[in-house]
Order: sequence, then structure tokens, then C-alpha cells
Amino acid sequence: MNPNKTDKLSSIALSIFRLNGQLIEWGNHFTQPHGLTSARWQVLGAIAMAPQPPNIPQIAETMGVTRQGVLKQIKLLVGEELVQPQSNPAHKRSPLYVLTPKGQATFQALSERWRKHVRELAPGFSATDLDAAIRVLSAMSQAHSPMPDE
Amino acid sequence: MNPNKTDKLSSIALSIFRLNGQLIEWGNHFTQPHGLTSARWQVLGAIAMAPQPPNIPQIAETMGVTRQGVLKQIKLLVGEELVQPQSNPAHKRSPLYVLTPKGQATFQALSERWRKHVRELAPGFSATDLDAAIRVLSAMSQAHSPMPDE
DNA sequence: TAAAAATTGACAACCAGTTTCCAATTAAGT
DNA sequence: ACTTAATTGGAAACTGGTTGTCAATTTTTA
Repeated sequence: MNPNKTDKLSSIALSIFRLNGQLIEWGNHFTQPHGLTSARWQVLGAIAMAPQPPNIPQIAETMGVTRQGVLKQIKLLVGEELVQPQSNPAHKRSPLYVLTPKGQATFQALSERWRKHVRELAPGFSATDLDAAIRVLSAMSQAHSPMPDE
Repeated sequence: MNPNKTDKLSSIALSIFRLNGQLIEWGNHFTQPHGLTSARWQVLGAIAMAPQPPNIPQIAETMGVTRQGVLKQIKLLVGEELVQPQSNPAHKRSPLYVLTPKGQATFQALSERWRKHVRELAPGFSATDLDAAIRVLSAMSQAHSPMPDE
């Protein structure tokens, strides 16, 4: 076999960059009919999937971005009445966020469309390949995780 | 049927987003001693690896970004004297770009450090897993490639 | 060959993320 | 309990990408 492992890793890194751009672009078109973007869809999902209503740093943590990045999207989502702050008994300044009924409806509709899309894609993939890909991505993530605070 | 495959694809999509951010961040630290960033390193690489000196749209094509995005980085790279425009016989307004000696030295040093880094990582990965990951990423890329111009 | 279409660089406006500050709040240490 | 440290929202400046528009240049086509 031709490219050695180091070349394969390099090629995967470049694929990640390219695919990230493609997925964001694709998601922008996908969510446009619902008045959303890839970024806001992700935040909506992080709130919807959280076991408890999360505050901003918790959303940022699960998404792997900074809390400032989440903050900007949250303000927009609140403005669009898809998300609502909820007073936090444990922290006066840091509200918890929940989906409004409109937000729930939007997220549910998007989830349905997304699942349908992925179901159509799935037959093109082998389950063992997918497992292998998950192993590789998770190991790369581990290997390039942020430095311990210096 | 295999209801797991759809979940696996979803989880891979989220991994892509997270890993993209991590790799960019990691690359910024990695290239900082050379006065570069992830973005400029990638452009430098696209020029270094091209079989012929490319113009801006060609660089954009191989990187999977827009020519405007490349344009901004190119202006910076030219300003830092890592890259040089070269008059294009075939197009008066669209120069071809080559690395300056300084640019070659920088890219070579970075390549060496990168290969070393990846060689250290490689033993943690199975070659068949890497091949599977490449298949998955390439299929996902195919499935979400930009719509044919409408 | 002349006219229409596509390509290209340049610039501006925007989106989504980052870092860097700051002030308010909460948590920890003594 | 008091002081200090860590967390948090907020705003600003910056990076790196996008789209859109425009004028200059190919390229195509009629």
C-alpha cells in the first residue's frame, strides 16, 4: 500500500478542513428555509440535547467553541424567539437557556429532515468504516486537544 | 435498518466541526514561531505543492475555498516576502505565484516539523482505520459538495 | 470580427469565530 | 467572615472566511 500512515494522516487533516467548509455551507442552505444558519442550528441542538437547561459556558463546552462565540448566536436566537433565558437560581448573572415552543418546533422539523437526509446517505457507508472513522477522528482530536493552561 | 449508521454519521459530522477548530488552533501555535498562521501555512503549501506556479483561482480550487479568501492571505504572504507574483504570459491581470527563497525555507522547515509530529502520532493509528476514515470523509465530501451552479 | 459571456483582481460588507478587556457575581482559601 | 481567585456576561478589536459588485481582461459565440 502506497501512502504510508503519515501521508494518510496529512491527507485526513486536509480533508477535515475542506469538509468542514462544505458542511457549513451545506447546512446554511439546509437551514435557510427555517430562517437559521449552521451556527445557530448547532447551538439550538446543543440546548435541545442537553440533559438540563444549560448556561452559555456549558453550551460552549459541549460544542468545543468559546463562550463568546456562543454568546453572539444566543443573542440572535433569543431575538428570533427560538430560545429563552430562564433565571438561574444558582447564578444571578448566568441564565439557563431553553427552547421556546417555536424553537422546539423548528428544531424538531430540522431533525426530521436531517435524519431523512442521513438515512438516504447511510447505505453508501459501511458500518465498520464508520466505526473506524470515529476512532480516527477521536484519536486526532485527543492528539490535538488544547494545551493545558499555561 | 441499521439505525446506528445514521447516528454514526451525525456524530462524525459534529466531530468534523470540533476537530476543524482544534486543528486550526493547533496549527496557529505550531506555525507561530515561523511568523505564520494555519491559513497562511495552507496557502503556502498549496503553492509549494502545485506542479506549476498557480494563480489565485487555482489555489482556491485546490484548497476548496473562494478566490477572495485566498486573495487576502496572498496579499499578506507577499507583504511578508514569502511569496512572489510572477507575470503570467497567459493573463495580464492574473499573476502566477511562487515561493521566495525565504518562503521555501519557511515551508521546508514547517514540513520537516510537521512530518516529525505526524511520525510520532502514526503508531497510535491502524493503517486500515486510516484508509476507512479516508473513504468516509471522501464520501461525505462527495455527498455534500456544492450544488451545480443554478 | 464584433458582441456577449465568463474569468479575474480588487474592494466592501457581512458572518462566525477568536482574544482581550472589564465589571459583576460566585467560589475558595485563610 | 474577609480576602482573593475563578467564573460569567458583555463589548470591542481582530482573523479568516463568505457574498456581492465593479472594472479589466480573456474567451466564446454568432
